[in-house]
Amino acid sequence: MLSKKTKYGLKALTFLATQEGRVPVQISEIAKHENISQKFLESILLTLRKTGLLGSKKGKGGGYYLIKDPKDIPMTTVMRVLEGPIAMVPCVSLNFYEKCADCPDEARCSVHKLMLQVRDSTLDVFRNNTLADLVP
Amino acid sequence: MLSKKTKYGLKALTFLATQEGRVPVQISEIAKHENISQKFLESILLTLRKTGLLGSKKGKGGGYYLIKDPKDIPMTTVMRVLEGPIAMVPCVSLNFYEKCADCPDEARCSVHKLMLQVRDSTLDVFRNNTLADLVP
DNA sequence: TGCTTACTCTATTAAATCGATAGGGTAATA
DNA sequence: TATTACCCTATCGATTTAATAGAGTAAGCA
Repeated sequence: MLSKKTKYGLKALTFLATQEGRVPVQISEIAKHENISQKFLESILLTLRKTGLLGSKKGKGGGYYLIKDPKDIPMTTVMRVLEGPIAMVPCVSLNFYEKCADCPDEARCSVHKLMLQVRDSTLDVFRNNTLADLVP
Repeated sequence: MLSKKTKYGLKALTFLATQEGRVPVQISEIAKHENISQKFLESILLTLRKTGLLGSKKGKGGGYYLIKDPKDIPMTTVMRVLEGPIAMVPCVSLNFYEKCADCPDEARCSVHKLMLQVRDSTLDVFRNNTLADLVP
């Protein structure tokens, strides 16, 4: 299941992508427009800023804005920042690999075999979509 | 993230698929062979039986066994029984559809647009795999 | 300078889910 | 008829999620 964090983050990013130029948008405006709890959104935008996807400006007329062009922001990046691993199992994850404690032989594991295919096809989707593709 | 329930269920089903004929296999044997908590596995096998994927036999020499041929068991069925919805968001789910409370227009929702693609590609994988394909 | 605005950060909390465990009940078979 | 092994309910601790509260800080403007 997609977390609300990711859902809200995607909506916020999409909203920022529709803005003209790099004009900072206040958290309150984004929250209102997308029906998101403002405080919760605050923490999400913070992580997006720390990862380098967003910039922020303090004080009057401040807010958040996109740093890069939407078409230069692949969904793989966004999803990994917001949702974490794309794979459903750590043992097939590219960026968050971990060996299963209970599984003696990865190559012969049925779960591994299946989830590898799922990861690849999901990755395909995210690689073929940038933030620009999400804008209506 | 894939739940342990699904992971264990898949392993158990795969193990049963390697057995010759319809000989019942004891829970304890499956649990031991796949490194699964026996009690937890019990509840998983129970749901698989209730869904019609497995049959069981009580008393001495009893256990669980596959009802159908592994190649007639599509992964879509197994995954929906064990993990629930295949879609990451209810609003793009085929079997568990639900409208998002916060989203005014599905057709114009960026999350919807992206997750629809993910659902389709994941579904493709599950449709192209049967239990027989998971057996090493 | 001083005031306002709006981002920044920490802490807390309620609810839900997950994985696991315990213990007894019941049906089938040798 | 005793044993085996499935069947069912209840509980529990740990973790995660989503949301909230509140105080702190930097930037802009009069």
